[in-house]
Amino acid sequence: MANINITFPDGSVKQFESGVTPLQIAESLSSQLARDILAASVNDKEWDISRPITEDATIRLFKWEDPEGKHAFWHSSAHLLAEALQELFPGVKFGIGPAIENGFYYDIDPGDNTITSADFPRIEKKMLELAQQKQPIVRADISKADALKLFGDRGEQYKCELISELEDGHITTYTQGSFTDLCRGPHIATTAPIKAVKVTSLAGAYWRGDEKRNQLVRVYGITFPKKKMLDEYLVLLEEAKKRDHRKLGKEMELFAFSQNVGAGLPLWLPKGTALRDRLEQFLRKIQKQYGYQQVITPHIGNKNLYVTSGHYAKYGKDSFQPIHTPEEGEEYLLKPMNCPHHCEIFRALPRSYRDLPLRLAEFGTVYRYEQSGELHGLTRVRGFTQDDAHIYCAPDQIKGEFLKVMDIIFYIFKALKFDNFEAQISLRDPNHKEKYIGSDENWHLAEQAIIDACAEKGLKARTELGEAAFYGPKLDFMVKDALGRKWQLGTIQVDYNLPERFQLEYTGSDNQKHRPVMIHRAPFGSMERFVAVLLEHTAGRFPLWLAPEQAVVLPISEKFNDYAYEVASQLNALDIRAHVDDRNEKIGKKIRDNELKRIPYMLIVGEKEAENGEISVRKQGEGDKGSMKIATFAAELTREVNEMINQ
RNA sequence: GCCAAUGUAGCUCAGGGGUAGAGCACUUCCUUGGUAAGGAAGAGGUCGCGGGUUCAAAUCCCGCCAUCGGCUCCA
Repeated sequence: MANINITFPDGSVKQFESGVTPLQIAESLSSQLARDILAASVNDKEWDISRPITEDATIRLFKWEDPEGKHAFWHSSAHLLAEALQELFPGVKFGIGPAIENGFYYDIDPGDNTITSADFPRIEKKMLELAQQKQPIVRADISKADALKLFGDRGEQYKCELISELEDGHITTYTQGSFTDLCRGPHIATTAPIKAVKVTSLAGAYWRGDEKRNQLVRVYGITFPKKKMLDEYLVLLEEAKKRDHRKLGKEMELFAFSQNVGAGLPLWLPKGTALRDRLEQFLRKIQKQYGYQQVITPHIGNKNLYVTSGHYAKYGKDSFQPIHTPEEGEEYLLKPMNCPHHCEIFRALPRSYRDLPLRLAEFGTVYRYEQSGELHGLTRVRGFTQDDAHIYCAPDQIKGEFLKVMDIIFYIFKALKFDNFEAQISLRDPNHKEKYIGSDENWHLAEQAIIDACAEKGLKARTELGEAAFYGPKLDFMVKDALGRKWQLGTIQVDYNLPERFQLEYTGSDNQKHRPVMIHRAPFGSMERFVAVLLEHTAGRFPLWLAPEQAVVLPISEKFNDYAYEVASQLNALDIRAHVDDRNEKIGKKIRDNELKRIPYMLIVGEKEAENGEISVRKQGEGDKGSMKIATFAAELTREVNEMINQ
């Protein structure tokens, strides 16, 4: 048999007999690798590890640690789930069943069956039982006619629909045990590595995401090659639940919702408001340094404003409906965004190139009618405040402005310890330029400005074509929180559309009229979302400079309450947020309660401290730090705060 | 908006066709204590809202609202 050359990622080349599989190649390298390998790529094409290779190829082998490995593992698990469902619920019809970021799902039409979360344990049991049969997962090429016949005979209408859209000669199926699925692959070699199974949830999903079509049941699950990994995953889920900002917000008395006020309309409680104020002050200060000017605009605007901006045509029907006045025919809308108002501020005065860049900032509260099913805590609401600003500048100033906004964003991430973040540059789809507004030249200029700005900052940004808004390219920041979950925070967008629609002009040095470019930017996104992310990231343990209460004074007994109040008032006079826990409880109880309330410093005062004008300092989560003078502690705390926000 | 689940005290939750339960929190009293839960007593609920079935509904049925998990959407 002929030999073929296999090239490995390190560049080394080995000869194998034609028809060798990635699994056999792995076996030739090490038996450990052969056990761990889950998927492969051959000449950059996804490849089953049991699929023969018949020509010279560059190969990569993927293990669980590789995204490609997990993907194949979970994709095969989706098939396993389908096989289990087929056995437990005869008559179910299958839609699609892909791997997702954390696990996989399968969309099924349950037919006459009803599946509820009570069925999860037996589905899991069946999946494990099938996995332990170590069934090989076998790939087969099949003609379109045969595929239609195969799935048609079983009444698999959804599969047939998919097949009918596929090109003949490129159709494959995968079979394990009694289950055969239309599938592109790749898959793991057998079901054997699937050692731990969890069916996680059940949801409705439309066939092909189209609400006019059948609603299927989507069964979500996750699997692991080791039982221990599942346990760790479940612990992580528990941890995430504990950090849920909705729970923490309630516990820490930051915000609340009321049915009487309305769904998705947060009420900021005093402690939450104070927190938000501190965040606003923090941003205001840095923005002032960067030449922003604060403005204030009304919460409503004449409907015509949004007709001009184009938002009414696009979102009017799905928005809060117009407010009618006693005056006939007069209509106002709740402000869904600040930009049109800021454009009117630009227009309020004649503008010269000397005024540019003009940076208008507003903590602007906007209202959007989000669908009821979409509301979620503080991250998706119907009324929220953007840390908004619009920069009006000349096209050749875009890059400089991007660099400045990036500075602000990095400063914020650093002060709040978001060390782990990613950036995405969204450009237009070069093949469908007609979908975008603005000249070729301007787009090119703006896109290049963003790319250059990122390069200059040494920011490794992912570039996505076709992800730009119709009005301009953008740069988004994603932070990863303490549990590794991604959140989108911070966005910078170029806009050619609104300056056009509002006929914005400035006089250039050539004494001609020119159209400015507009940049939208919001480092936090919105105050609501940012507080939510901050809560989940810190599990409620805010950085000292933000904490609603920085210190609590704990008198050992009621005899020292007076001294405790004296300590608190001295600290308050130095702008330190401190109060007294004067409850008639033992010190151990007070410490426990205040630890659980995540107050950064506990100041214990009794006879010794009262005599010496001292306090006994205990740091949350760290324990006793010894006693010191009140002034010493205050200076230390103030220094700690300044270090964080002044860096 | 759609599908599924849930809604009982401030919080976490049990119960369930015959006058409502626990723990924590809260109030009062005893205790006055030195680094993660001292003791006792008390108060607190139209069981999400509206309708229906029933001698009787928190419990069963229907509708609505909200929350939660998804889907769709996200200026």
